[in-house]
Amino acid sequence: MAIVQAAAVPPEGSTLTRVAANPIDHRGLRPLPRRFYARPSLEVAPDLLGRLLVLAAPGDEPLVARIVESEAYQEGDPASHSYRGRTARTEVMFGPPGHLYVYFTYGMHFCMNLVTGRDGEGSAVLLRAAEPVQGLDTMRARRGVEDQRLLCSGPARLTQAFGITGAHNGVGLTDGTGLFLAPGATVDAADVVTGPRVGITVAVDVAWRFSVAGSPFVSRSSSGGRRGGRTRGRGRAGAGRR
DNA sequence: CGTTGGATTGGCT
DNA sequence: GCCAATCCAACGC
Repeated sequence: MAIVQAAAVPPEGSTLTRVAANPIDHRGLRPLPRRFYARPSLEVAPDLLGRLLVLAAPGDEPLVARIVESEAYQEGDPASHSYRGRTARTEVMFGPPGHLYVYFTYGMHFCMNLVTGRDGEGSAVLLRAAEPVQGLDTMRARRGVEDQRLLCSGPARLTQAFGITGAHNGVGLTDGTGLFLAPGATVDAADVVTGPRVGITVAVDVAWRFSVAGSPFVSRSSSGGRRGGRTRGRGRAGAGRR
């Protein structure tokens, strides 16, 4: 499978740049502009719901998935990798918005973030789950499972389905690399569920996780939360968990 | 330089 | 529900 690859900072003329020469406006999928990412992560995270994550490689059917769950991380946030300042690992997170920050965790998984905010600021949004839309065969092959719900429902599952690895760290999302976000359709505020971020041990008091109400593609370890609109939710209904 | 534990997942009890 | 898998960044000495 033709996987695009890039160094921490993709050099000009790299494989990624060459992909740009190939029109990726396949089926009306066009990249959201840089300014979309140049906002606070808390603003970008909910706005990502309903957007399309697209990975288009020349000659192959593009992979498309609708984002249904995200989490915001920002500077001064003890749960953020950027909390302890710039390091080799978090360098991309402190760079210009509109780039991919990929990190390796638990000795076996990759997670992908979209760098947000201003250049020099350490903020990003973690993509936690998406609804597979196109290229399911490729996703199934990479994931080794058939169930559509198990293809992209979880941060590490999502990266695996899309073939995202550390080699993609720093890749640009607005310069025709073949990996980008398309407008899709935004989710109504009343259908956005918020809650505490998953898997962290600090800053558990803030509701910086966002997901699409009722979507069966939201990761399971993230069930709690209330509706964005009004006091509508029943709190917990025993749903979720594994 | 040694230790600790993590923005997870999947398999087993 | 519990825990192993398996690497490495961050931190303490």
